[in-house]
Amino acid sequence: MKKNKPKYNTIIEAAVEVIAENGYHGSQVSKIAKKAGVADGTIYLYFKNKEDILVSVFEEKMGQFIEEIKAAITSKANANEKLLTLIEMHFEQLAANHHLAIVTQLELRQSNLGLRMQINRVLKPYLDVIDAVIEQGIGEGLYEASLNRRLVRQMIFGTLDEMVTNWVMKEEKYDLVAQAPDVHRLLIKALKS
Amino acid sequence: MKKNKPKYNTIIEAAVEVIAENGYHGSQVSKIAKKAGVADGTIYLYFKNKEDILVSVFEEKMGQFIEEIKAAITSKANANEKLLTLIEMHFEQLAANHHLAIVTQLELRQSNLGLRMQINRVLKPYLDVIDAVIEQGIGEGLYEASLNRRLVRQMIFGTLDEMVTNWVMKEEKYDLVAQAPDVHRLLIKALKS
Amino acid sequence: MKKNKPKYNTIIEAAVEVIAENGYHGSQVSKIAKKAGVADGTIYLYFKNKEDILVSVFEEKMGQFIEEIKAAITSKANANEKLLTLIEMHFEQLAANHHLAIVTQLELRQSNLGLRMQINRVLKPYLDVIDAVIEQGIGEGLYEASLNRRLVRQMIFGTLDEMVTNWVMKEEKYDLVAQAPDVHRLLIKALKS
Amino acid sequence: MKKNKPKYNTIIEAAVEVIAENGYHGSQVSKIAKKAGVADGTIYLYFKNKEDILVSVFEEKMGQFIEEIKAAITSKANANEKLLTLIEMHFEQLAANHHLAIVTQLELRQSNLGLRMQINRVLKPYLDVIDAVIEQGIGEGLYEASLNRRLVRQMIFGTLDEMVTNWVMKEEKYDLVAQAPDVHRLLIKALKS
DNA sequence: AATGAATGAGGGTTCATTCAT
DNA sequence: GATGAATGAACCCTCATTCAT
Repeated sequence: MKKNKPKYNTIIEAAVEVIAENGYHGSQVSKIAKKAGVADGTIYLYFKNKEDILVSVFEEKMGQFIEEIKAAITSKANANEKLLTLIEMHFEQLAANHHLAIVTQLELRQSNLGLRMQINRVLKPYLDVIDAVIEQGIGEGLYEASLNRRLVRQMIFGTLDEMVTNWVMKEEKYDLVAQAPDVHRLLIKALKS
Repeated sequence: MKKNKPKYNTIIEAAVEVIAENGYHGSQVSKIAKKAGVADGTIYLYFKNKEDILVSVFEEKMGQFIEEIKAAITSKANANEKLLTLIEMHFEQLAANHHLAIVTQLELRQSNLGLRMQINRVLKPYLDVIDAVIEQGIGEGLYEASLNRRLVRQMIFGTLDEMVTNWVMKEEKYDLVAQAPDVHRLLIKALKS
Repeated sequence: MKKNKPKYNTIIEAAVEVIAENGYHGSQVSKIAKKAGVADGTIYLYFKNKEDILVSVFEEKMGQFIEEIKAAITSKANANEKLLTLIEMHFEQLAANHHLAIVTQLELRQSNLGLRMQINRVLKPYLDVIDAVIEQGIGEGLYEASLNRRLVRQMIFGTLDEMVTNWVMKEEKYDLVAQAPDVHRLLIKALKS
Repeated sequence: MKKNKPKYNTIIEAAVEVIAENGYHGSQVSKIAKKAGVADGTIYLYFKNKEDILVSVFEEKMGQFIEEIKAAITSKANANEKLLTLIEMHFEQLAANHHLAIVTQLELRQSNLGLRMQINRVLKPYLDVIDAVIEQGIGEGLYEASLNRRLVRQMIFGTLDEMVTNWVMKEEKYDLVAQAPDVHRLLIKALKS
């Protein structure tokens, strides 16, 4: 709606930086406004309230995140390759964006339940992408037809998410992207028919 | 130390209930005191501050949680059976304790980084149990010797945690424990040599 | 800086009244805000914290107090006349402002050491004025050249301060200003060469 | 009354130390009890409340302080010598007892008005001693008969008190006792007939 | 007499949100 | 649209005092 207004994006970017630098609880609206170079009140012309800023941050950033992954896997031949690409892209994007990794893995999880519900809503399209890969793999005869789809999706997402969170909390001391082939091998072994 | 004082446990139990009912941010110290039937100030005879209550809740409850699992798997014959029992116990204990499930899966994650670090410390013994099972499985020739241990541990814990969290957020509408065999089958297939 | 903002002065005046009426420890920030006709939070737009209000009260009031005395003595012919005027002005200003007398002589002294240090800093210019009068008197040959300046200053200030404090604690039952000539005579007799 | 009970004095001494070390506001009843080696509740067998401890501290210590001065001046020949001794003793006693100096000059002044009134009551005998010296001096023809007694007493006490307070706040960096002859000379010059 | 666990009232400060300009 | 001064609700913790033992 207001998303082509330039200040909307300015505020979103400011929010990511402020949250990454100050943590969830250290991110006052006034700090975000200052970083964005607008008055406190201006924030409320573009966002309903503080929670709306945070949801929007997640929407925008996860939207791009998911789009990148979607785009990257379309060209891949089969489910296995798609899954590898998905894993690589998942790791690469977060490894490439330190602020975003901190915000999505640590800071935004400190939010209340209402916000968490909305975050889950934003995450839904990503889970759908995973579901589609699984379904395709089964269709291709690569994965067992009897797989419990939800369970598999939770395993894949749960594993990747746990890996990234551990990596962020270990202060990104090791190479996350390098682990993509290993985890890919482990996962497709679990799935293969 | 203070742990055999009856009020210590009274307050811990009250805290679990209050947090489950009111959420992390809605749990004022005075509310916990009231539920525990003590004066506000009494809380501070047993806990350093509010955060200390929360860490202690997690320590006590996760301590029991882990002990139960440890005890249950010692009698099991091999790594596969131990893993199944671990999964079952993990699900059963949280399914049996609605309040605890909400507190551990949702509310305590809303805490700040300092508290999260302490929570990780408490979780460490559980991760050690998982590691031991993996190592035993490799020793028994059940699992590939070449497995990246950390990665496997993250897959197992990440999967279980994601499953429980989803189940709690779906308001525990389906049978979590019934999924133990499925997820066990999936995981050992990934690990088997 | 913020001193020409009207609310700054409104709060200062409210603080003097509230402290005089309720005592130092009975002067909650909310009480000062109410008397000033502003919200509690507004106080913190103009003052760093509660102590800052108190220091500022003293700064503003003592600043005026000292300026009045300075202005009054410039026109006086010699050190003796200056000293008389200083004593008269000291007494007159406090006698004329019941609230201020209570606040400076009784309430602000109940503050902690940090605040007391800052109060001393504010008082410094007054002590400098006294020093200048002494020095001038010596220059004019009125006072002994061998006087220990610090000691004389402490005698003058200590005497006046003790007199005012006694008068305030005796509920201002007698005429303070009327004692100026007597104390002046006593002091210059001690100093005269 | 309870003053010959050994714990009474133990608590008084503990209170002086605790106040000197921790400041007025850092001196909790429990801290005094701990230093005295008694239980918190025991304090209330000997003192009505916290204020009563502080008043008693002042009573006991000032009582001794005044007795020492009284004893020392009886043997002196005339008012001038008595005044010198009084000044010397005043300075010596506080210089010799670092804790007491801090407590009487700085910490106890941070108390509320009620306590300050009681402190004044305790101080009364000292002021009476000063009055007696003045009166004797006038009787001996040393001091002017026309002196305003209260004013002179306020000058003497105000000067000494201001000197000691300044010296304590300057962290006792210089020799207070050495100034006794100077201040004595200044004061008797003001008084002499 | 002595203990010390328990009590519970009280207040400075933050910060999301509003609204007059 | 943009501003930013003003608002005021909300809460953790301390500590003097009590009283059952």
